[in-house]
Amino acid sequence: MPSATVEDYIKQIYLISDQIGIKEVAMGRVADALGVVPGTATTMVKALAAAGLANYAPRVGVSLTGQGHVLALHVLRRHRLIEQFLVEQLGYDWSEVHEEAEQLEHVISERLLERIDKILGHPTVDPHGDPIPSASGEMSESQLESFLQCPLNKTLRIARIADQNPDFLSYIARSGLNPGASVTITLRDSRAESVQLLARGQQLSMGWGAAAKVLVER
Amino acid sequence: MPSATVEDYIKQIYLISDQIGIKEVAMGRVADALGVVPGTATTMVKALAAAGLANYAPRVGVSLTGQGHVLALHVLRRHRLIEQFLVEQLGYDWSEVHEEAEQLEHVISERLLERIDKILGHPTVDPHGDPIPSASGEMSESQLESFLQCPLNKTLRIARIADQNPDFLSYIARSGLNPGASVTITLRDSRAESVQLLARGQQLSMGWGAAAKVLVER
DNA sequence: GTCTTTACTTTGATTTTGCTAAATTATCAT
DNA sequence: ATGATAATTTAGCAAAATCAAAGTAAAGAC
Repeated sequence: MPSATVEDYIKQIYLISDQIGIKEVAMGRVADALGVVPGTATTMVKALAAAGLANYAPRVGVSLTGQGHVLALHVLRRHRLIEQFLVEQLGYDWSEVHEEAEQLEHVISERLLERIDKILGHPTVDPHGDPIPSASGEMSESQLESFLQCPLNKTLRIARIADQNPDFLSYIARSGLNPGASVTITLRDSRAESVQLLARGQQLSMGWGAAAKVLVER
Repeated sequence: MPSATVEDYIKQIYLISDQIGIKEVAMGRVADALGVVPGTATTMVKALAAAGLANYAPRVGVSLTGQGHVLALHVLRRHRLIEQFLVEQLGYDWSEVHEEAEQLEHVISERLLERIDKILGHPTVDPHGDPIPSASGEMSESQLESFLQCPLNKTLRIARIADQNPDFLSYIARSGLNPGASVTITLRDSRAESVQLLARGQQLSMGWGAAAKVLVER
């Protein structure tokens, strides 16, 4: 059985690769995501490669093997189902479940996981709007638009917040931009890299970076 | 923060000491309980002593310090609340929750624990009838009698099964001797070390060892 | 009272995961 | 090209938790 550390590495490699849309992930990014020094990441990734979970090319980066990919989806499934459970059944706020899930995902049994899945009615997204892989490893890949691409002056529904940073999430929550809420983008200024929007009757403005992390659907 | 291993050692030392009613626990018992070779237990217990959690006397045994005692009760609280939660909210059978709780007890946050405690209505015993220490470390110490001490031919209520062995628990569950069920002891033969009893209308017989682990109240 | 058995301790090695610091390679501006 | 800067790898070390095997002490057998 893979250790919690191995699972974390595999999960982060998957997430980074997915986020930047490139298969090969640079070691620096891996080290950053795991909060370790680069040398540690190199050592660990070599071990992952030796275990058949990843392909490692020195000075190029790391990518997941088929086996690694399967593991990543399993870990993600655990993480996201737990998040959903904490919100739905334990009264947690959606913006504060990440840390708890981060711990639980490594020790929860398959059996408990499936029981939670059933109780929640087999949800397909977690409280942040992140898709939950099925037990067999499929994931609904809907194409959402971010605040940077979506049309102006239309009422849209927040579908997903693509970030786990507690600070950012609590800002989003306080601004009433939870998944499910309605927004209208009123203005986008590419020179100022700024977006103006209307949510809960309030006028807000966000920078490019933050705006890119909020995904909507019509 | 103590590691999962440290918590396990402290918990086992507490349980053994409680069970045999002696403060000093022999190293062999510790090693057995944790499933490690004796040398490992010696090393670990020395580390516990160095951390101020236990007192260690070579070739005599180990006992908990005040600090160790507090930690033991915290771990036990987590373990037993989780067991109760799994049974009450997740539909687990009381005889099969131990393993899962064994893992979860080391990673659950104080916050989640208190939320579970609240949802369950601050229970004082877990599904096996084991008492749950309060957040401040108090534990209701009711004096129950085992099948070996209780009066004959009276209807008694099963209060607690003082064992975690899955085999034994599932035998108990199949025999209808769950905590809360009713029984009558019909005969006790000390030469044969055997107890005859009536539960769910069925006649059963148990040996001394097994009978000692079933605790009842009137 | 010696001897043997049993319980326990010590020692040295291993695995996993991390670190620091030095060495290497790549990149980019001049 | 060349030299500076940044990213990456290598090498050596450390802590936690384990084991195997050898040594030691205590307890009971005769």
